[in-house]
Amino acid sequence: METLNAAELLAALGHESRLGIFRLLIEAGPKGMHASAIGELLAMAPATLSFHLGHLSRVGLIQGERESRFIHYKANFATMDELIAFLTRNCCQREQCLPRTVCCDTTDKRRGRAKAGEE
Amino acid sequence: METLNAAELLAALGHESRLGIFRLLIEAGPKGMHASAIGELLAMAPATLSFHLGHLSRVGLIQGERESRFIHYKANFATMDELIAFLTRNCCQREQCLPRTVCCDTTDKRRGRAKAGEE
DNA sequence: GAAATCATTCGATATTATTCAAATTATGGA
DNA sequence: TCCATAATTTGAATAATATCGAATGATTTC
Repeated sequence: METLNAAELLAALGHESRLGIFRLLIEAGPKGMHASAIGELLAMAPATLSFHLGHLSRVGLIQGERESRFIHYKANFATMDELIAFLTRNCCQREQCLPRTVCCDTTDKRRGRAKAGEE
Repeated sequence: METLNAAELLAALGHESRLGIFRLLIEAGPKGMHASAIGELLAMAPATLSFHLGHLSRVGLIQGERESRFIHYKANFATMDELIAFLTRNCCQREQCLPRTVCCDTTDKRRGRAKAGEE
């Protein structure tokens, strides 16, 4: 991933509403969510929601698929993985950061979801 | 880290110039860099550079310290670590992403810096 | 203290993002 | 076909960001 592309993804997530949408879709997993369900949960006007969904789609962080009258959105895990990989590769300089603490410790944490002492 | 705070950090990095500055400071390691050196490398006008350095400082991604006539900036590794931890915890949903590939594989990659097949 | 250097702040401008009501498109059912 | 529902697009107002020349503040050197 190049810097320009990474900046686009970061900017897309760098807005409270969009980050909220994205987290919701991550929570929802591969089954995704209808746009209206997102809008209701986050109390967003339809037009505003569409604007942000469009932004997230354009950069490839989510994707929507029509399903009868609804549009089903789901997070694009691969894109997010690439972004994290980019940050991990470019955020650290050998021993100056804590790669193991952050990187290899998280799988268990994630599986357990919010153990003691987190956040 | 909360969503609002994470969004702030992501937005700060979600600009090509600022991401470029940050990567440069990561490369520079804990010894950091003078503002003028950054400006020269990235071909930025002093006022523009100050604007972006101010933004990155405000959110805690970098910090500057006066050193005679110069101001020495360095990346704040801890903040970046927290951000990556936030994304890692909130970007994945159990087996749907590739935690090991991204997370535990990168330490070696990082130490080797850009082996074959990367990026 | 004056001049030189490094960096920030100010000010003005240009550009881009955000919001949302209203209109439009798409689909399913009576 | 007509109506209801889901979502997007349009359009227009507002707000936030980005850029950079010029002025200012800080510090060193002569």
